[in-house]
Amino acid sequence: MKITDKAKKKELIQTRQKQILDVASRVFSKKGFASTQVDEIADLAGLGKGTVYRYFKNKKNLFLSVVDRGIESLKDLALEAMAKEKEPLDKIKKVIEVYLKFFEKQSDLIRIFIHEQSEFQKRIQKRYYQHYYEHVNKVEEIFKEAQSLGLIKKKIKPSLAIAILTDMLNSFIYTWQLTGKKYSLSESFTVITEIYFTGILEQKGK
Amino acid sequence: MKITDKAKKKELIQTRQKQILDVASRVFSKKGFASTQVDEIADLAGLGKGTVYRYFKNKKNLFLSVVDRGIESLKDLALEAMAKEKEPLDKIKKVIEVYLKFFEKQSDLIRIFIHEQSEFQKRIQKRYYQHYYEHVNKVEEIFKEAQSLGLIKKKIKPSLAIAILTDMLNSFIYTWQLTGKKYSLSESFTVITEIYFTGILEQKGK
Amino acid sequence: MKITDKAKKKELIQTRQKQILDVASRVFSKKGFASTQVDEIADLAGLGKGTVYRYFKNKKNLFLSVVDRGIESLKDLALEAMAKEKEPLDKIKKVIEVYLKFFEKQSDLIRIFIHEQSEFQKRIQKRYYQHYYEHVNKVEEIFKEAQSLGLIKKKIKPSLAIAILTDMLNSFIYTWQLTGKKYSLSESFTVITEIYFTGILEQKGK
Amino acid sequence: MKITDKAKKKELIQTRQKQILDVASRVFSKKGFASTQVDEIADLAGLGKGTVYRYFKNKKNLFLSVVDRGIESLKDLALEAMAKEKEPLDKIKKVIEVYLKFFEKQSDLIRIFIHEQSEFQKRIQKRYYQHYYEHVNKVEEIFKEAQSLGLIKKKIKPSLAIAILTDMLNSFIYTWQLTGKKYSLSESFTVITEIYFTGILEQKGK
DNA sequence: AATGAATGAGGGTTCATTCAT
DNA sequence: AATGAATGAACCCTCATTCAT
Repeated sequence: MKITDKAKKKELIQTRQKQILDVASRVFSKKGFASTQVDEIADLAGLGKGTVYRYFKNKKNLFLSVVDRGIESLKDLALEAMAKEKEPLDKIKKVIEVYLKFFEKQSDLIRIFIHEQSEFQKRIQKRYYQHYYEHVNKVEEIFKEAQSLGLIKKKIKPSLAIAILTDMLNSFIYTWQLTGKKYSLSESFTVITEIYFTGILEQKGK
Repeated sequence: MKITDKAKKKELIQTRQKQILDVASRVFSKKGFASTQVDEIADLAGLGKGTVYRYFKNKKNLFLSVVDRGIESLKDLALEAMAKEKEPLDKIKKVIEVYLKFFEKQSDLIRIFIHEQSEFQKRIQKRYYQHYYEHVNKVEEIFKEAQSLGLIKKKIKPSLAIAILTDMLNSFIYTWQLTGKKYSLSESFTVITEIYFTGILEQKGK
Repeated sequence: MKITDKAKKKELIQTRQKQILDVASRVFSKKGFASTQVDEIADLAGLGKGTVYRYFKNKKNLFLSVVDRGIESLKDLALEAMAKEKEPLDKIKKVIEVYLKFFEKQSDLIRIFIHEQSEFQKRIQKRYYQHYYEHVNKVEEIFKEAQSLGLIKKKIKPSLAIAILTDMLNSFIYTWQLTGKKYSLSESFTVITEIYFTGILEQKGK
Repeated sequence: MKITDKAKKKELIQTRQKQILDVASRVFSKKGFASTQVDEIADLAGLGKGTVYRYFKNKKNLFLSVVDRGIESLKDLALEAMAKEKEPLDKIKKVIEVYLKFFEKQSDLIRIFIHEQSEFQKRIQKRYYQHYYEHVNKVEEIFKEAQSLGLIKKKIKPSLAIAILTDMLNSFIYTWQLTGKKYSLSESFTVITEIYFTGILEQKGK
């Protein structure tokens, strides 16, 4: 019974945290950190202000939790996606797809990443790259494997190829967001992969 | 003598306004609207806080003046540039060049445009497009002229061509800004124009 | 059976109340009323916050209960001590001893009495004097008895003698507390009684 | 003219600080640190809340300023008093007098010193002793001089004699305060000095 | 005209108290 | 009966705006 109690408590904590983070993500995204009021988050979450402070130490902490959750979840999705595929090129395609889908769904997060240049930018970038580099190694392995299989041009350095891919995707997403999301991000998947793979793939046949 | 006095007064007003706007642009860009304190702007401008309020009704107003001045000045530069050239294609190239140079120099402004999603975004976009459309007609005229001269593919609608150009430039500048301004914007002028013109120009010769 | 149940229940209530009061006394003494958090008392008592509120209406009430318990218990000790002795002078000595021992042990209480000047001071003093006067009569009786036995100078008004004794003891205890409890309070018993009795006693012999 | 301006400004700052400190001293003394509201201090000082914060960083800071001002002013009075007298014994008497008069007038401060056991006690004591030791040396010199003149018993260590004097005065003042200020503190001067000097003076004559 | 002292509305945060489980 | 999650009143502090000098 005690076990059930503990489990229930843990569940409640997670429910509440998710409940708050979901709202916070939306509000921070819309208004930016400084213009967001904790009151509004609490109201929209259907909770008292004190409850928000029960689950998050303060406003700054809540904000960074939003950022962290986003980054963490992107990483998880990417790793999971790669694991599902066998062929290295398929893995890469899958990562691209996941990346686009993620930001299409979580466009709150892009705005947050873009917004907070000021005091948080450093912190956000640190977190972002920390996770980024954690799994960039895995992606590099995949590129190397593809090269040894003769699928990708051998003269291209994997790290550079990844940097280019990342920049491409980021630019694309930023622009998509800033120009008003006129089309579906994931629909652009085909175009992007085509362009990218044309550049890096070993010309097959003839 | 009274005239000289009035002129002097007017000059002083403009000097003060410029002085304040320059600082405000920098600070708003760095911290965003909400995190910027009027105190800091006054201090950096070497003026009393009251003086800032003498020249600008309130903080919001000052912020929008920064935005307006930016847009206005971009428009002026573009019109001026076009006037200098005779050939329509040269005019277009010049506009592109001015656009890149402007944001390279005024990178404060990009950040401001990117930042303030919140309450200002709508207002900013309105102002932006208001000015934009004012001179987009002139650009359209140039495209049409170039088409009638057989320089640009006739099947391309001028308005679409302009939209694409604008999107291209905007994406480019946003990305340049967000990825850390690793290269000179205006240096990219050649690449951009080459790509763009390749797409829209009537294939000469052969 | 019901009786046993009721008895048990009553016992539990008293156990709980004592448990809470002991902790509360310590915490209030250390931090003062305003800076004490009910949470801390509950934690240190090993109870839930709600339980504290089951036994005490609110924080203020709990605080006053601490004070009351202290005063009550001092009174009980004093009466008990007096009852044990036969001779009036021994009774007085015993009261002094009890007084010193009490505050030596309950130095929490001195701090509480000293601390709360504010809203509680009046209330504390009222309670204190209420109990004080209740048994001051008994002490007065003892003085009168000693006078009629020719032990204490007849020209001294008992009430004044008691006032002086009380002031002396209080000063002594306050100072002892405020200067850092450098010595044992009860060890000073001999000195204090010697001084006091030298002043009030009828000079025996010669 | 600029000089006058600066002087005026400095004067204003000092006026305001005194104005606030006077009220703060009263309120902190009555309610203790935690129960005091900055709002109340501002109201009683006839100022806006913001103004209080213009002159003192925060509540804690204001509180410690009250304490510091008190200690500083006591020290100044003591030094000044000593300087006025020629004879060493007169100097000592003067210090005692000043000490009693000071706390009689500033009884707010005693309460503050007595009150805040908690977080501030250490800080207060540090400040207090810091200043105390600064001028205790001067007092020691006076004792030594009196000894070399054959006025004070040579076997008494000056530092001990001072410690005893301080404890005596403090006890006296505490008790006076805590038992309700029934008499005038400075009136007790004669009694105190008599007792003290009887103990330390070389027995003159016979 | 320029200043910056004064203000108080507004927002972050704490914590006594309640109440569903 | 016991708990501690939830709440919001209350309080500290900031900063846009005003206004007397």
